[in-house]
Amino acid sequence: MEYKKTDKAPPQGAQAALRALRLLKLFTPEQPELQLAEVSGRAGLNKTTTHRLLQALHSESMLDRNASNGAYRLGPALMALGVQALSSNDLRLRARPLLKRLAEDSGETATLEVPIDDTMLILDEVTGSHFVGAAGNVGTRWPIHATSTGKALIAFDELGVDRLSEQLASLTSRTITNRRHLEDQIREIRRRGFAETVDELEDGFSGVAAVVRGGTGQVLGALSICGPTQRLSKVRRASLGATLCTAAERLQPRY
Amino acid sequence: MEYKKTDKAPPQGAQAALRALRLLKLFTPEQPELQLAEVSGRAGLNKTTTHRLLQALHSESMLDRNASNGAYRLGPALMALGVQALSSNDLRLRARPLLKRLAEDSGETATLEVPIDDTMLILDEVTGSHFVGAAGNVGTRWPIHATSTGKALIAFDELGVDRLSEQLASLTSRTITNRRHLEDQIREIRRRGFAETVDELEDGFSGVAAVVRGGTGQVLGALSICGPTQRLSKVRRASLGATLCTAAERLQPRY
DNA sequence: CATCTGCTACCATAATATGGAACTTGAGAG
DNA sequence: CTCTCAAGTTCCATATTATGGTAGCAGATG
Repeated sequence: MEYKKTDKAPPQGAQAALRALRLLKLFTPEQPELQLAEVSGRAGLNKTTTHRLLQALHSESMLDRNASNGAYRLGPALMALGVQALSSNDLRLRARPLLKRLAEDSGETATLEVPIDDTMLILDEVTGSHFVGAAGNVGTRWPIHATSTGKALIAFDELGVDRLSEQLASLTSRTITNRRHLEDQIREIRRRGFAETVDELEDGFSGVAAVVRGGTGQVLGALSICGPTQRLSKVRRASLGATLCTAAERLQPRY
Repeated sequence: MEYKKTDKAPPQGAQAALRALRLLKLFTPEQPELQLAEVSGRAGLNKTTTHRLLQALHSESMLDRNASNGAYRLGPALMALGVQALSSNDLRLRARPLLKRLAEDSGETATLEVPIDDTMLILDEVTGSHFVGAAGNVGTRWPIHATSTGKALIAFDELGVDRLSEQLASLTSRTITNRRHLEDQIREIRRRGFAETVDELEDGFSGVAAVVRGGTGQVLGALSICGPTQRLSKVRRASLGATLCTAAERLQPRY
């Protein structure tokens, strides 16, 4: 059984545990309920093995079952852990006042995002004063290559483009799906310090982002400001980019 | 497809997976960060084994590490899964309008709770019109024996008092810590259909609850109305109890 | 500088997970 | 009403995989 490309660490001797955890990730917002056969198919595991792992997950309340058809879905234990994870995340706590400030000054929505697998997860969000704009997306995830935060991340962190999935999914006509093209952009991002997306994630939606670093300089995630493309001209994006870089630096602990 | 008495089936052949999942539950709001040694101690596992499992959890982003001291804490993957679990829970969706109604009519806070291990998890909450009252507790958990919802649950579900932990923790001077005493109350609850707590969870805080059942009659969780003891006299509790029973029944799917 | 504590790597052992085959149940068709 | 099929569950011999002792490291502490 070969492990996928090294996402983080290549752990050995925990196959069963890893498999169980990966099963959880098969439950997406698009496919919130899965039957045994579907799970086993997607995971590429034997039906028996899958069944055993699902049972374990179920017995710990990580999964729930639909009483009528026996399908599995994410369970209450995850809700509890998720909420707790959010509230015990100190980056999030420290970033909160900054996000507020950014949203207030710009009038747009400000977010804090961190990488997870090949996506960016919205850790926190403060909506701007405009009515039109992103809202209520904490916990959702977007492909790295189609977000400003994601591009900032791969431009500056150690893993770089290795974080990307094999195929770069196309979400709009302007999404970058060509690796070469993306790498050009990354060089540009490194040069000026911030990243931007224009209509690449969603039509009419743009964003600017800068990476957030930890005490030892390691990249933890990214801050962004985003809103309707109409309001985010090239000039304005540049100005917001600079603001974000300053804000992100202020977030880095100094020893 | 009937899974009877052993709600928490004892799955075999998934030891490693189970252990990994249990490790996650060691991270409580009181102890959001744990070092390897602490985890291994609390879990009663060998240090090496624990280390391997933690690595696996970390590699899947279920755990994060504090860069300065290497301590583990709940990670971003759980935030994503948690939010998703909340949004894909149909009981929660269906209960929402009812909770609103209950909160509006009573002026107090209404909650939907489900059991997990030996606690009740607040799945959803609508705060009442009064300023004083519970708020912002979705995702938190309380001991079964000290909550109205918990007592309703063990009075009506199959597992019953088996859900309780060995020792009944004392949270206030009025918390029930004597099993005999608790069983008397349970009989009373069965008789009248709803449960109540008065100053048992927190001084000056009371609640009333009724169980919610699924399509086949199995107990899924409980609805409650709670607020300051001052406002919840015995008479009022009885009236709210009846209201809750009706509301809970309306939530049960009919085939 | 010496010592300690807590984390990680190594590796032989046996306990544990694995998956094939068989059984059960429920649904749908004939 | 019976037959067939699909999906879930149980059983069990096998060897793969997890286990935990010991040892090595690195960063904190005195």
